[in-house]
Amino acid sequence: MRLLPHPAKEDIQLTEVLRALADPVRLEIVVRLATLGEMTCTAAGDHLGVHKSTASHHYRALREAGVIVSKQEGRLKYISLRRGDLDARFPGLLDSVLSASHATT
Amino acid sequence: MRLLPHPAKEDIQLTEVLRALADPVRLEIVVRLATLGEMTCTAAGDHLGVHKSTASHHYRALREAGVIVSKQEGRLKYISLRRGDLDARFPGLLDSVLSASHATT
DNA sequence: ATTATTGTTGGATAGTTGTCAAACAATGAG
DNA sequence: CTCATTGTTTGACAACTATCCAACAATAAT
Repeated sequence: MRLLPHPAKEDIQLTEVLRALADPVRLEIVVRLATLGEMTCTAAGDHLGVHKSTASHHYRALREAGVIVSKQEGRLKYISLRRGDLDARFPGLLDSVLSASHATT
Repeated sequence: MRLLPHPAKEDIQLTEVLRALADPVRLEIVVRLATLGEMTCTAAGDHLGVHKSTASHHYRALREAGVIVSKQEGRLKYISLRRGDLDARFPGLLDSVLSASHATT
């Protein structure tokens, strides 16, 4: 079980988080993780309409921004939201983005 | 007194708002507007470290995303946050971003 | 009318980004 | 060992972006 490099909680930058969330594909990934919890990269990227290498690129963007964390377990890699860290550093931000992402009208 | 084109409230898109806020210069402009209220472009762009044409480019980005609105009055152009529209469409989002922008540590 | 102020637009440029395809690496299964 | 699965990396490419400078447009002041 290995963790991949990601910023420490106190090093998470607001503009980088916003940038990470400002892409429709990445936002959808985040919504899925928020709804379904930890999941493999394949599950997270399913039916996303992008090539798996593109999805992988987005996982890295999210991880480097501090939005998700990934841990390798055998052949699978599980990714999950850094809810606690994000809520501690930017209270309410993730929640408002998630609830905003459900606004249809 | 002319208003410049900007999206209707219901047409404001989350990812575009996030993208607009995900730039340090634009975020600083938004923080200023939130703190000081309506102001001229010159005042908003003062001590920002970028050329006035660059600031103008950022005003357009913010306006087209639905974050600010600008109205021309004579020789001056006043810009202001669309707080009401943003709060109605994405409750809590702007507030959490603004309070997050004050997080130093 | 001439000049100064305010802000936008267009061009140029360097850097970034989202995407796919192909190749690769690591691991588990037969 | 050989093969299938999972995900990353690299290269290529087109699109976009942030920036500056110079020129322009609109308006107000002298």
